[in-house]
Amino acid sequence: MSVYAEDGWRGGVRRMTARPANAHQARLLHLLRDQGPNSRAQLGDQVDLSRSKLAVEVDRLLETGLVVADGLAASRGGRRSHNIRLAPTLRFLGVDIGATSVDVAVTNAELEVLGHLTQPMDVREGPVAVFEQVLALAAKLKDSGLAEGFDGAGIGVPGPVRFPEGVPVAPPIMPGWDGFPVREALSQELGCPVMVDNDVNLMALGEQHAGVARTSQDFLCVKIGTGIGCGIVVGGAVYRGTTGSAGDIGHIQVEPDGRRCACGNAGCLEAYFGGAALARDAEDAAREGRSTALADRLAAAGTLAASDVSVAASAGDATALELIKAGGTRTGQVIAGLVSFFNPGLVVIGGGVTGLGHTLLAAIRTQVYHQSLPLATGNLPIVLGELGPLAGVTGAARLISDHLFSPA
Amino acid sequence: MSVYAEDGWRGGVRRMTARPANAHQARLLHLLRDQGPNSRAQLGDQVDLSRSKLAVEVDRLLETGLVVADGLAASRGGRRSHNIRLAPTLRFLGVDIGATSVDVAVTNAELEVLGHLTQPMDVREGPVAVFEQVLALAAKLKDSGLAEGFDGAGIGVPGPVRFPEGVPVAPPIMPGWDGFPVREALSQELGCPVMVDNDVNLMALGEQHAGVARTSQDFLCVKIGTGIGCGIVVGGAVYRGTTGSAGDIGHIQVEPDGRRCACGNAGCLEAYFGGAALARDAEDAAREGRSTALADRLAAAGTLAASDVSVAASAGDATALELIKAGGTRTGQVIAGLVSFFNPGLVVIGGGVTGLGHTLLAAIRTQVYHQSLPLATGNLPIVLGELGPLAGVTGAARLISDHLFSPA
DNA sequence: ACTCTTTGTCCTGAGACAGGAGAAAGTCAC
DNA sequence: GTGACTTTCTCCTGTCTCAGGACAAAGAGT
Repeated sequence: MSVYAEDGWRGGVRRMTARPANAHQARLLHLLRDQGPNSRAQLGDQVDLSRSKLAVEVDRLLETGLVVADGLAASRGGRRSHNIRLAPTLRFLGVDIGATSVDVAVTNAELEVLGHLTQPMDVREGPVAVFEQVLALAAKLKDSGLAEGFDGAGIGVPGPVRFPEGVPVAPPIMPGWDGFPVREALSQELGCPVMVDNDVNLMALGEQHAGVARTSQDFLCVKIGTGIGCGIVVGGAVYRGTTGSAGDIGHIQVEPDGRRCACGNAGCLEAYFGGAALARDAEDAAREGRSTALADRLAAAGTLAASDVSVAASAGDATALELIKAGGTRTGQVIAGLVSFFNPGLVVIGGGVTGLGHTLLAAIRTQVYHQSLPLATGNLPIVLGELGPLAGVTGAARLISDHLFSPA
Repeated sequence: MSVYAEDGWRGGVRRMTARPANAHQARLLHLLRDQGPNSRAQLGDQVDLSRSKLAVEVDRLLETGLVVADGLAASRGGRRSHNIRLAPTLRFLGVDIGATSVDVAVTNAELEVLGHLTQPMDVREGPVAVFEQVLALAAKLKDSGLAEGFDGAGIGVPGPVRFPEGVPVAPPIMPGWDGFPVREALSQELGCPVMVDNDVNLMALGEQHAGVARTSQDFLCVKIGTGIGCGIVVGGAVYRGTTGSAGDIGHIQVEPDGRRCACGNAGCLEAYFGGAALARDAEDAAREGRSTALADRLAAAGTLAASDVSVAASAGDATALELIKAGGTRTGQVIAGLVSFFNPGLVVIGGGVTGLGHTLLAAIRTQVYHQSLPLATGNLPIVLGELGPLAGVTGAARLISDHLFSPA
């Protein structure tokens, strides 16, 4: 678990030494992050500060090295402006740990993904084994010349997190992680500040930063992967709940006295849909001879995954389509309830199962629009996420940048 | 519709002319409202301002007449302090319009209810008729010497509200109110600022101000009256949703293909519970001879109300108890889903049906604790509201005081 | 009578800040 | 090329905010 112990990364120099000294500077950093390079004049138009005060704060930021002035912009009919931008050497690491895979990416200060690696993995192997892989992937990205080191890292885990401490709590699908000091440990290894959150929340942050939710203040982000979760954004900020388990919708009941669920209850959404349930249903269908396409895949591989259903559906397999539609309807049932309750301005559907695409989306939409009240659905877009596998890592980078770009 | 047009109240002098000039003053007003009289020193301990700056702001507030200094407090071992308090002449009007009744109350600046009147009423009579009653009740309170006039009024209506404009939108149970300019109209009649909100949100505000939710930042307030709604408080503030319909949980589906509901769908919570459903179920039970107690009441009155079930249950009637338990279980089903999703720190149960008391509460608790995940329910109190019929009017007073005690 | 504590007032100096004046560096019309 | 105009950025000055020390007021305790 210490890929970096040897080459001296551990406990190495912290690269980003400065933090904004006040709210004005924090505001400026956020503007530069979200909009890219700006002139002083452009910044001034957005921050409600006098030119003099703005100049002072920009100068101070330049002194810290957090931002740089490089080159002059083209004239717009007068004196040319200086390009103020975030330090081009800043690098954030985004890590998205799923149930069955891990994504790692490097971004610059504007949170553009410069490099991205994915690897199959099983969270149940526990934090030590997973960390080794994460660090190896990070090292590979670093060695490919994308970063000389990291100024901060965000990491998402597939379960509830005690956010202030960055520690998973009672995660059902990753028992070995309970109480493991993720933040502390990763920070030690990387030698930089780290923030930890639920993977679903990070997907919401990612879509908010660079995806479909850019202009939304109140929205839901439903992630359908191995399990099903929901990121909640209220007033532009992620809402995490009292104990960090908000958005845990996989175990909402959709059928009284329905199928047994791994959680011990009956009729949970996850007993009917999600990667795990879908794979199981597909195997059943294959064995019962309801789908030759699925049966062929099963015979070839010995086991089926959600992606097999996706492939079969694309090929027009009726049973596969039916499975997706049924799952979408179940999911739509739950989302309809959430829409009535929360009255969001947008619902984003994402996660691994988005490969199921528009069949799934159509089933969800049908159910929600049919079941929720018109006032709540009247102007409610239900759309697929835009960022795919980059949503999580982008959100992770945004999480840590939000932290570092705030006054200490 | 103008009880006051004659006696010159309409367009009369606005009593509270001043508003806080800055955030510091607003903070001080809120402290004085929530804690009662304070000395300058006590205020200073809570506002992170220097003594000099504090003194300046207090002096300015004294000049405006919003606060007064009356008398000296007992010595605590040194010089005696001046009691700084909100102007004792300030009066707020709180109005809570329910489906079948209206509550009106007068409070002082500390939001203590000085007088309170209730009257049966049917919202479906429309805004004009209801306003007449509200104004008559307000006049009665005024004439009894509790107020010489009102500095502000809050009003709750049983349906979604476009909050910034104070206008009901598409309210299912009060069709005549759609788009009626409640804020504007009441403000004209009373000659003071008015804020309008959903009745459920006001109940949440009331319980937060003076009831069981005093220390909670994130909680749900489920109001079971004629219909069923839910107030959502996030980070201490009421969340109203994108179109003002957040918390509309009465039409969440609890039974796929279940009972038809007035909304056009099937299996809604309100088709199974709430004052209206309960009364109907009780009548059915009476007619079918399942309860002599209820049958007697029905014979006597010709119709049954939820309160009849309450009375029968108190007398030990098994069928009445069963009805309450079944309704509580249904409600618990929905709340369990909301708890998983929202992970609140507290759930408050209130509304007219709280007369059903602990039978109802027990059924809800059983269902929620059984059905939601342990992490979300582990430390989750589910309690009855403390304020009863005063929750709504207290919340209404708080709504307008929050508004008036903020910088203009 | 004396000391100590608490409360409240006054004063001064440091820093935050807005906005005017003007320098720098360009475009554009002629 | 020249002059008029625009845009960007810098510098300066006067105003306002504010913290904290000194001090006055008013009481308790000995």
